Amino acid sequence: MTTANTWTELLRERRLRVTRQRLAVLDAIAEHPHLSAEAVHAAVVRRLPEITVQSVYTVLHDLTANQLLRRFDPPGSAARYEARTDDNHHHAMCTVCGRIEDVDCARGEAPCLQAPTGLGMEIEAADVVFRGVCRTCVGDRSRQPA
Amino acid sequence: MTTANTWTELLRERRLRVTRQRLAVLDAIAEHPHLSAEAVHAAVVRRLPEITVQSVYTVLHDLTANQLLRRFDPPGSAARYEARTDDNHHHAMCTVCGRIEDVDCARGEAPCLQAPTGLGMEIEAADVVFRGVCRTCVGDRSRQPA
DNA sequence: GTCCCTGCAAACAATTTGCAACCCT
DNA sequence: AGGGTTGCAAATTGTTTGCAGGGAC
Repeated sequence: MTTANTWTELLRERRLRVTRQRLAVLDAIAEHPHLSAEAVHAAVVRRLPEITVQSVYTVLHDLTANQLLRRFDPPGSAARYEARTDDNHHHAMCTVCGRIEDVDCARGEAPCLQAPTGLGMEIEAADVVFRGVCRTCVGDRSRQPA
Repeated sequence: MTTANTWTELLRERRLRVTRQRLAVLDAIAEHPHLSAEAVHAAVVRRLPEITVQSVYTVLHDLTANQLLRRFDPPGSAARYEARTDDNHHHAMCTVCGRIEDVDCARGEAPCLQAPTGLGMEIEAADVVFRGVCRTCVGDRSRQPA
């Protein structure tokens, strides 16, 4: 795993201990972005059979709080996690099968939208979720979210 | 309640029966937008002491499915409901106190952002949530979500 | 009178919390 | 050795589901 060294460095930078569990979670999410907590656990138990779902939740929480992961909440389903924390990209979700794709921000700044003014609120960021139907699901609306 | 007649008409248009519970839920949300299901129940029990939280959930689900209400999921907290279904406005959320404000869409169309192309997905709409800190919470970060 | 809707209870899913044992440093 | 982390269990929150009685039409 060529990314292991990078994860180790990043963990050390944040004064976090380098554990097998954290490395496995980071590897799984780097390989398959947009995994839910359950899906992360399913991907990780193959290497660490003793890891529990609760530990995955703890790891995800700690790594998110330390900016190594980014969490986002698709409408109506469980939270997803990804390793791209450096940019301000957004997401597109297929309302039929639940698949999620990254959408690069056209303007490249955060927030990439015109930050609304006169709100009585200082805006720090904007989360954007596009909803639609992906090509595989067009013409086959009987599918269930995967 | 001057809106009662309007609600009655809208319910009849959708072939939905006009019940005290539905009118009370609609009134509560029209008066206080962005209520959660629990908050709707708390607001409604004052007039209908016998209503249960589960009935509120059912009413919210049915009215949302029939376009009388709009549901949206703020990141990390319970679903909220509002009566503005006619336009494509967005939301701004204070990350300190949890308060939510409407943000009118600058372009007035849905989706108001440049719909991304070449995605392998046909985009139908865009949900935008701005995150920030409202004026009352600036300088008092110790507050908890209300 | 018919059938949709409500009330009630139970189940369910996603996530958080408390504590002792463990292992990274 | 010491304290941050994990494993395990239980509790919590938000929401959905199944069914019998009741109210809208």
